[in-house]
Amino acid sequence: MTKAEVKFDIAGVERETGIGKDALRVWEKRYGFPVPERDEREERLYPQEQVERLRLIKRLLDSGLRPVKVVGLEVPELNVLLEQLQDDTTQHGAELAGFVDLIKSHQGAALRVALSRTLLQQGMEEFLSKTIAPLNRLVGEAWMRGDIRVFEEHLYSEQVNHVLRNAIATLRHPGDTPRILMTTLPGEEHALGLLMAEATLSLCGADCIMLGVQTPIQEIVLAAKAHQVDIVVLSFSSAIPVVQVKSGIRLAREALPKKVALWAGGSGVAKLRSPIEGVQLMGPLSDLTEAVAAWRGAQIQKR
Amino acid sequence: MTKAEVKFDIAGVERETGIGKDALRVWEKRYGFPVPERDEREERLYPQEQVERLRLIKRLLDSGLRPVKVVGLEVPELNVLLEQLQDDTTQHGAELAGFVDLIKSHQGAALRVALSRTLLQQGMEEFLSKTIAPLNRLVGEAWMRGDIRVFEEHLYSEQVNHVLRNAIATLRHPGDTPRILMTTLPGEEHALGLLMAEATLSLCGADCIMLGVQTPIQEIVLAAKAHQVDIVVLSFSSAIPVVQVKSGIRLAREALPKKVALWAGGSGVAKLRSPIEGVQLMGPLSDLTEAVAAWRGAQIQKR
DNA sequence: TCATTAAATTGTCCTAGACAAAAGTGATGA
DNA sequence: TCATCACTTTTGTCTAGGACAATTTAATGA
Repeated sequence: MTKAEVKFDIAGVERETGIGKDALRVWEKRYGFPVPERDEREERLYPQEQVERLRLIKRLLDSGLRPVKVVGLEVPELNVLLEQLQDDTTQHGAELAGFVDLIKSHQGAALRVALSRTLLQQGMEEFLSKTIAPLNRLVGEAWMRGDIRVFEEHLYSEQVNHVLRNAIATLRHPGDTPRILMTTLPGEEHALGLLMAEATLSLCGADCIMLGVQTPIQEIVLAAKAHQVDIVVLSFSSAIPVVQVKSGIRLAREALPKKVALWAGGSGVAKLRSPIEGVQLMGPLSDLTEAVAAWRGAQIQKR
Repeated sequence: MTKAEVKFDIAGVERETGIGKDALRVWEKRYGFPVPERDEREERLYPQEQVERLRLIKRLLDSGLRPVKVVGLEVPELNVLLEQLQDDTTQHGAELAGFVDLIKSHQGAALRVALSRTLLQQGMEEFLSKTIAPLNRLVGEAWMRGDIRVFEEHLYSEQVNHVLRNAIATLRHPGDTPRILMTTLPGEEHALGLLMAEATLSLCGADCIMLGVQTPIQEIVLAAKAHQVDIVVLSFSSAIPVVQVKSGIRLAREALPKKVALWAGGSGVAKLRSPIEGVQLMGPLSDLTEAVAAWRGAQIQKR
């Protein structure tokens, strides 16, 4: 019984690893890896182990290393580099470590219960800034190192998702001001940052209209008009390339009417060097609270 | 004040419309549309109205028309074709029409309340089959026609998501059998079908482990092992190309150990002609209930 | 009318080359 | 020693034009 090797075509590798087809082809020429097999049509066929190796490479690239130093390294060498990322994250609050343990032992239900309890203990604001935000970073870094697997990270976001949605449901303010439209641009599929922002804004008494992820720009414009929102909030995770963040924000700003404010937040905007005309860039979640206060102040002035 | 036109590069158009870069370039040559401007580097720059026109074209293609008949048509002609899709969907239960009205008038909160009430009236099983499933189809078709905008569809799925998650939380069966891992493959980002499946399976007393969307195949294998699941359930929406569904299911089946069952469901698998060795293809949600019963029967046999 | 075969359609893959943005390097001066 | 500026390298993504299998449509014959 010959076990048929699992092989991916170039499109499959792009989906599985997040590395573009063009990059895969040009790496092959420049660094000599990956070197896929070819089918009878001379098309690339990547065996499983090369895909796995590409995933390790992707992690190192995402954590700041340059392709010339990592593409082409063998798996053991890659693992050495990955372990070097271990250092700074080890010490942290004991509570956070507890959550991480739950994630690694795959106790989804227990994790959810623990998160809910912490939320009630700390209150939403502290919960987001002292627990969820650092935990996200912790999980993200552990994932980079390969310490937490993708499926474990998926399980984690499911639970956070659940706890946050539940809480948000109890503090909605329909009809209140400001009216805020919340979504991400096409290409950005991480919903967690958006959810955290919604929780913060709902806490301030804002009326949040959540559109979910990946709304085309033109649709954002239409939705902003239909719901007569005062503000559009876009969330960017650090997974998305900086150039995409910049051009995306610019396009959105140009497409939206001037009277609608545009706020951009998330770890993806932290990487932006220069400010963008007519767009408010948010750092930590507390910026949102301040921005709402400022917006309300400006409204009173206008009258 | 010259209003700077919003222009997209080819990657931006791919993200916004879902049409691949290769297709965009080859359409330009074959059908004479789109004909983007060029920047100083001779790179394509698509003005807003061409992107909008491409979105209309994409809708028609998704509903079965062929490129030679629609790419290259002007907006008015496209709209004529879109209106021809109107016919069959108009008559439907009055309750469903009520939901659609709520969507179109952007009353998210009211929609959620109405859905929750219907869920309590009908019970989960009937709610899913008689309300949510047809409503999904109705919304999908209306979206195809341009009758419901993308942002309205996003708002709708947010509300359904919310109602279903809420309900599922109350009927979890941790520790029960069978243990089922639920996710979608990379490329499939629609979570609604997955959520409906989770609701159905939880109702049967199965222990569902929800991984969210887009889990790489290797990660699915690891998660299946870590959680010692009996079954892996993959969901495919109709938005995903058939070839991707087929190769995805095949790869997953080959990568998973034989003792783990693989079930594939959703409107995406309905388009598959031939069965796939070792994989159970699901039609309506009720198939899941039956499959669980069959699985339990087989377990008893084994002892 | 239905099945079978030939022709047209269509998305995705291929190679090979080019270039701007970003990152690294080194020299200069405070 | 450290910051600043100019120069070089790196790197992802774009370009063009060609090819082909898979699917659909059209044409043929029973």
